[in-house]
Amino acid sequence: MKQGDHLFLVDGSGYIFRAYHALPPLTRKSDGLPVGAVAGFCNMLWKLISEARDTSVGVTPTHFAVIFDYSSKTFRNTLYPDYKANRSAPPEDLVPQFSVIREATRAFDLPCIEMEGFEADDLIATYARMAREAGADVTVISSDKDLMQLVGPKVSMYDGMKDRHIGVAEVIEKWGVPPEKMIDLQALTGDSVDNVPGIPGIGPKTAAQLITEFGDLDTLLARAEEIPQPKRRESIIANADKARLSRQLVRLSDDVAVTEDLDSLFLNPLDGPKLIAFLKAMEFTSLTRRVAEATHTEAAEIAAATIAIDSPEAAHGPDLDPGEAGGSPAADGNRPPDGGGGNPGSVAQRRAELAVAAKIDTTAYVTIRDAETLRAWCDAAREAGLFAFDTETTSLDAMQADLVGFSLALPVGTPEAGTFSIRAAYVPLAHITGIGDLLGGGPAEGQMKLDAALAELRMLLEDPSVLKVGQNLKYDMLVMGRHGIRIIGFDDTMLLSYVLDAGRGGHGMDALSATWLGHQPIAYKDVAGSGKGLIGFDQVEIDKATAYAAEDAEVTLRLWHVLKPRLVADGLTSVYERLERPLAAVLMRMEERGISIDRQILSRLSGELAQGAAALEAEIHDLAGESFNVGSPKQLGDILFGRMGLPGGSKTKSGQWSTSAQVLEDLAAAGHPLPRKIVDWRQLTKLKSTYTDALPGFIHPQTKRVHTSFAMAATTTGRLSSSDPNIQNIPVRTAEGRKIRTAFIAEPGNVLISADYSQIELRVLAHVADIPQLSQAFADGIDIHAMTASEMFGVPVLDMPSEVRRRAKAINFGIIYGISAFGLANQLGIERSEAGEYIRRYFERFPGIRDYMDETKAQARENGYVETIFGRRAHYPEIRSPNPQVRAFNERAAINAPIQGAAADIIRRAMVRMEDALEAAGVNARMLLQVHDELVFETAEAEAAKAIPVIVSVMEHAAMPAVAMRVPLRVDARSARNWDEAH
DNA sequence: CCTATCTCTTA
DNA sequence: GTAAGAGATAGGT
Repeated sequence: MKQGDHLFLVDGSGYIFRAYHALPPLTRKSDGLPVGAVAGFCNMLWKLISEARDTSVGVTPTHFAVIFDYSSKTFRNTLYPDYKANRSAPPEDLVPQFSVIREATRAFDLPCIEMEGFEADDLIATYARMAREAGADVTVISSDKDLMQLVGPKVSMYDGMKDRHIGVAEVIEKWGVPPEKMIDLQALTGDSVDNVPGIPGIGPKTAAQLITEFGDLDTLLARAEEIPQPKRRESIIANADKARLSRQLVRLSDDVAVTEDLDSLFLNPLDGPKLIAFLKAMEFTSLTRRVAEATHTEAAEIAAATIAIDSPEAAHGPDLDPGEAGGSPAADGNRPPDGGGGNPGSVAQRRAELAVAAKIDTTAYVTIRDAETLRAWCDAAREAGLFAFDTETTSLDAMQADLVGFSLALPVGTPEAGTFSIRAAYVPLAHITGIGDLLGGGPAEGQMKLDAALAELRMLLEDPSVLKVGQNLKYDMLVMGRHGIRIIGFDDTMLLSYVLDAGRGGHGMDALSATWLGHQPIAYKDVAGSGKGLIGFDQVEIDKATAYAAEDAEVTLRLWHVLKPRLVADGLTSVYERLERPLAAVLMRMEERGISIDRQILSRLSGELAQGAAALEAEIHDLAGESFNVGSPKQLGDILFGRMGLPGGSKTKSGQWSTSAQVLEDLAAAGHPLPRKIVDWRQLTKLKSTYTDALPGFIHPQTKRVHTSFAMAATTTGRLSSSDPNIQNIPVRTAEGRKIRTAFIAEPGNVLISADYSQIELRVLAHVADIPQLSQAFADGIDIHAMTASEMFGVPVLDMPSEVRRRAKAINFGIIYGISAFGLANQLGIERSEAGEYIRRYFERFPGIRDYMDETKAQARENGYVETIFGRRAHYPEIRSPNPQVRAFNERAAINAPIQGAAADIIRRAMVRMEDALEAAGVNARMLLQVHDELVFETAEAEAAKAIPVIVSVMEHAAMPAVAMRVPLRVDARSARNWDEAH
């Protein structure tokens, strides 16, 4: 920086508060995120950068920085503990805007400066001095009197909201003293806002008069006796110390050891597209237009950015004390419906309150039976910008479900006007009547034509500017997808709840409604029956269906109003927007594709298994001396431990003899022939019943493929689960079991590709606990279990006995699982004392792991939750249980969750990026399955070689750029005709 | 008919 | 020692 340059220093924190109070409240239309201060801030920055010369500043900046307060605690608190003590917490709808404003600053490509222990004013003073000394001019964008002490020949201030230049003359005019006397003046007057004491009875006018008369504070205090007014004189003499302290408090530090040098504040030309992407995300339409014009950018071609409102990379929570950040930390499970970090006072919060307060009236719903009415509802939904949507079908299985009708719920009015409410309607499409009577039934009266209704609905569902709110929308996306309609632009209340409250209870609509709305919706079984009396939804009377379906939509919309503001308040927006919401559409397509299964292979296997099991059963009955149900653990226990008198190992918690594989193996090892046969019989019958016999039943009648269902909100850690059928527990460990996998095949001319992460959880552990030996071993590609064994037992890696490596491997897994001597002893079949010794030695070699475990436990205990490196939270409300067993269990789970969860986050990120990456590479490979650390694809045989490097690259780089791992991720991938050979 | 228990499969 | 889902049996409703 040199003479002639001009540095603009924006007092960001000061501006935020001023903009918040001066401007009318404004919220992002699509989700109610409060953005009033953000809007004011962006407008100010834009004005400064683009037209400063035309304002009373009169110059164009060459250098620019925005300065923020870091936290409310600074060095001034050590001088005077009560400094700023009477300052109340920022308004709750301003809180989430702090991080957005930092995002805004970055979108403008401006340096965003803050420093722990210092106020923005100190940093401004420091940079102003540095620039002054370099010969440059400085304009401080603020109207705060605390900064006026900086004003001088080279430094002035500018009040952007009033377009007013503040120089030496203006300071004298306003305060009656020149800028360099402002410190003394403030020392006398004090500041009630910042709780600076000053001298009681002395205001700005008197202070200016005194300073002018005596010259400075020290002279005044020394000659206080000369003051003629008795009251004033006594007060100054009595409070001289307070004045001196106050002077220290108001004097700005201009010698902070700042990290950014002046040259790094150089003002670069605007990055139009980057800024526009941000402004679009904020939905600031007129500023978007102005920026587009000025930067000659085609705004329509730029997608709205994903705003990381509190991304893990910047998650220290500036400006906030932890206790103020988002309501109570809520360590324990039971929260009142209005707890957990809402924003009282904001528009969003008003809506949330109203969403809870008004009673739900299921008789007020409308049944839409004609095109005109539906059109009117759809127009109203477009006008509102959001609505809740729910489909009603004939089956829980989305791939088999036929659409019967759909419901809508819309917000009406505004909370400001006190008229906010929700109206909801149901559109019956395929209800039938008269089933069971002799005429055979037919379509019910008063329903719209399916095509006409879907044409109208399509306009809404495919319009990205209208937010669709649903509960488990993946289901509705599958159903609508089968009618050729894509749902674009949505929020899912189930996923919102999952991101906010994983571990605190279920995320189904009934549970959410009970927790947040205190309302119990009509139960499905009350409209469609259950068990033998279960009827399809198409047979439900339309009036009943309307009450049920419209209520679901209304409840969903109310839940959204409660949950969405919490997302912002808790800083979980980026987890939701990057890890959850986009994955729903990806999983939908995977489920839709399904995987091909060879019936013949399974049928042949089933026959072989039946034969083998029958032969074993005969031998078992023979050895037992009587016929009994081998599959009954109770009968088996009676025979083994009662009649045959074998030594019983352990009991189950209900007091039965355990007949677990472990117990039976022990008996077999002791020389008894029967238990081994039982173990073998169990393996065969397990494979037969769970896999070879059950899987063909899942083959879809039309697609001839098997379509699993992935649950996104089932686990506490962030993993997916799979059901109907569960494809995440298809056997692989034994040769017999692996035969099941040969039945999972590619279509003719195609192959399956299996790509799996190598040791992902240990790599995550090496990263989060920062263990140098582990990281080095992974970087060098060394056998990690052998390395562990070598470190622990001093055995060379070369020619290591397999037993030694096995033990180290068990310990490595144990560590991930929150190790206990009891568990490790069980796993290895050794004494608990020996296992304890192993653990002790392990921690001695890898002390960082013990630190990680202790820190994680402490964090869980303190907050009630733990976090992955990507910001996902897992709650453990029972971590403080007085029951030591419960507590220990929760501690182990809490230790495991950041590891398992980060691995789950990584593969989620890979999945979200995968389809675009494959398409960009020009490869037609379809992602079919996810098995925690493995992805399975199907592609034309000729394309496999091209697909594999793309898949591997996406997976290996999935953590970037959010997290730069200290450890490389490795992926193995292979293609083959069936899953067994590909894996 | 529904739910709990036990066992077994996976990462 | 972590995280899941499913099948068979047994017992209560």
